[in-house]
Amino acid sequence: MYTIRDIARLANVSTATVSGVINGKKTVGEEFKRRVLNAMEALDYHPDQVARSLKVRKTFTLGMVIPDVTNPFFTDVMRGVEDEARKGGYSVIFCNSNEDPELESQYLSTLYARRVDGVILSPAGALAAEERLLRRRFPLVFFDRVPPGYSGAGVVTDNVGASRDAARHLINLGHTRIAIIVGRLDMSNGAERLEGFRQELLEAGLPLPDEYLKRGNFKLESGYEKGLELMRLESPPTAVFSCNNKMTLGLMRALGELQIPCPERVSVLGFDDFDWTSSFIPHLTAISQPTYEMGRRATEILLRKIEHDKDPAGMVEEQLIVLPNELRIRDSTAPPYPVCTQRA
Amino acid sequence: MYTIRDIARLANVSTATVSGVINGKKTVGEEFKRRVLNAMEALDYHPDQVARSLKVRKTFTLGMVIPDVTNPFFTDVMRGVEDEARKGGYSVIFCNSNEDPELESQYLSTLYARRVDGVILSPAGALAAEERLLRRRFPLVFFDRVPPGYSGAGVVTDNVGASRDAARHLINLGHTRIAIIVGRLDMSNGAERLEGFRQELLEAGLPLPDEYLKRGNFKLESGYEKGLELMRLESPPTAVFSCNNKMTLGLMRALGELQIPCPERVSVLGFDDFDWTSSFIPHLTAISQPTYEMGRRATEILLRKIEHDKDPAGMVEEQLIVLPNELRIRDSTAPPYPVCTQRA
DNA sequence: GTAATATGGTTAATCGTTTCGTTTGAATGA
DNA sequence: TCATTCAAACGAAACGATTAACCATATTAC
Repeated sequence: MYTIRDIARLANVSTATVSGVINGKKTVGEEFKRRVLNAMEALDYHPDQVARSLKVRKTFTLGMVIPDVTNPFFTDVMRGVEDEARKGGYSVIFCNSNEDPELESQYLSTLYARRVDGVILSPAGALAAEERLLRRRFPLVFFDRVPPGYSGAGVVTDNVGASRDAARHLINLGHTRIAIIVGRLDMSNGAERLEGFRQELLEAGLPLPDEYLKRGNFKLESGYEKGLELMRLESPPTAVFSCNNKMTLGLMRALGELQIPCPERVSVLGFDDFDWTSSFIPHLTAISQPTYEMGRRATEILLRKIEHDKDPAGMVEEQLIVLPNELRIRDSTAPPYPVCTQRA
Repeated sequence: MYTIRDIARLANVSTATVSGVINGKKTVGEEFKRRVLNAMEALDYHPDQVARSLKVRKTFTLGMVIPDVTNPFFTDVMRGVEDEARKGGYSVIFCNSNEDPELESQYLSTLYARRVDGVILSPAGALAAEERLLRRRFPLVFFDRVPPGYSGAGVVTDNVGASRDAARHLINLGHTRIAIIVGRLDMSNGAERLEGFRQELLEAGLPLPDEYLKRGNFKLESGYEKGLELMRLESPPTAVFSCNNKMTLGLMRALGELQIPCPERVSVLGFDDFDWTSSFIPHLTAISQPTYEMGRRATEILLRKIEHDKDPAGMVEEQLIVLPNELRIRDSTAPPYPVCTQRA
């Protein structure tokens, strides 16, 4: 493993000169530059970024903490983050908190200890750990969800609007017995999705009885369980709105097991669109979020925060960006089946 | 941002003592330890891992390069890698090469420059970049696929065996016109899946005509296109074996568009199982790979390589580990429909 | 009583860069 | 001709940790 000194010796120049040509900073003469480049080539030299980071107090590394890598929503966001980060010369350390606040907090600590330049975060819990970072004025950008009461940089989508669209679509189809499987309500996204849904039902004068409001946790199993519970009610809903993709999958599995055809007997509308929805039957009606763009924007903001960090103006980008969603109507929603409605 | 010297000063001890209590190395007296801990607490001090890395020549960071983050196969492997890495105190920098050898090579360079302690890799191209690393005796473990002619550490699955199982299953159902959509043949996994399939057909005395052998590239679009091509043949196959999950999704989409019911008119068997297969119709018959375990094992081996790196015995783990797969029979495969077979 | 040995602490060099301040030597000006 | 300027290269001090080499004091062995 060669060092800058080896190069300097071989090229018969000082280390400062070598550093100069590596970073293209100082003006260094043609002759010297050539000698240095030759030496680097000869020894297959790659500057040690660790040493460099220590000196310049910058690692060109970002941290990203997400609650679930196996959720395509998050991997799509990851792509956006990675692409944008790479453009800026940054690498990304990904951490999977598995919706566990404890683990998330641990990850944030190690990211901080590793002196990443900033963190992109979809939090799994109340912001104990995040608060510590924020207090240190550490560059942090939230995405997808923010803790209640949080005001600061972040990129989310219009959950309320999208949920209203979803509810309206079901109402317009003629449904009156509409259930919802919500996610974690202690996070903005979960709460807002319920909020929008509720508003729309209220405006339409439709009830939302307690037994039609099921609390899941964004995981597949909860969608499955709540789905079973819903469809086993003596008066089951004719439409179900599921608040994220994993729970939708659980719901579909429940319907399959109970042999309840969708959309004939029950309409399903899910938050989050994904690749495979149009490969299987039924093709899901879903709310599509701009995932890649969300990752890209969050990174963009983070990098700007990092850059402006040094300049005293600072605090440029502390607002929350809200991106629009889109309702994609496909085959899993249909008018309620009259016979079925009377059943009971 | 406080340094070890600040702590030393505040606690009225030397930096060596502080370092001692941080790392639990040296024996340091109760009184001193208390003072140090208090000082650390008071200043909310977090040792700088960058400086530490420079000194101890170890970053406790791994690199992982995968061809496609949006493929659940890889994200499941990621979970295994991350869990195992965390257990050992390592963080992971994830890179998405997008099946692009150029990008992969670039990522490997920056990982090397950042002095990660080792890399886990599912290669996207012939091993130009990897070779350079290997020559430097850099700890490297492959998974899922290895370049042709590679002999070294890696974890793969029994592709030949699984493909034989797949083919046999279709043959036993009575199919004689069986097509295959293969992936990249320049990688071990793609080549072996074709190989096993071919062997089994050969033993059963069945032909594999050229028009039933379609070359995809592991991406959804290729599965879609090849699927359309296959089913538009004047004599279409009655069963299709698709060599990875994304292509299977493409194939299913093609069938949906052509309104060809599965499994009534065509059986589909795919490599790679994933969560959602059992949430939609048809429930896919698929080969399930031990993804999480693959990630775990690969990391285990890598960490062992890293540890043993220093000791001169070295070269402990250079063999390829082959994990077994499992054929999960569900609803997308069935005996060929006689009428359909005669059609043409 | 003195040497040997723990025990528990300090000092200072070091890891591989960057960068500030300085030196060198050639070019310019009066 | 001799000061003055300027570009280009150099030397050495950081960055924040670890750790080898040392040193003081107390305990033990004989």
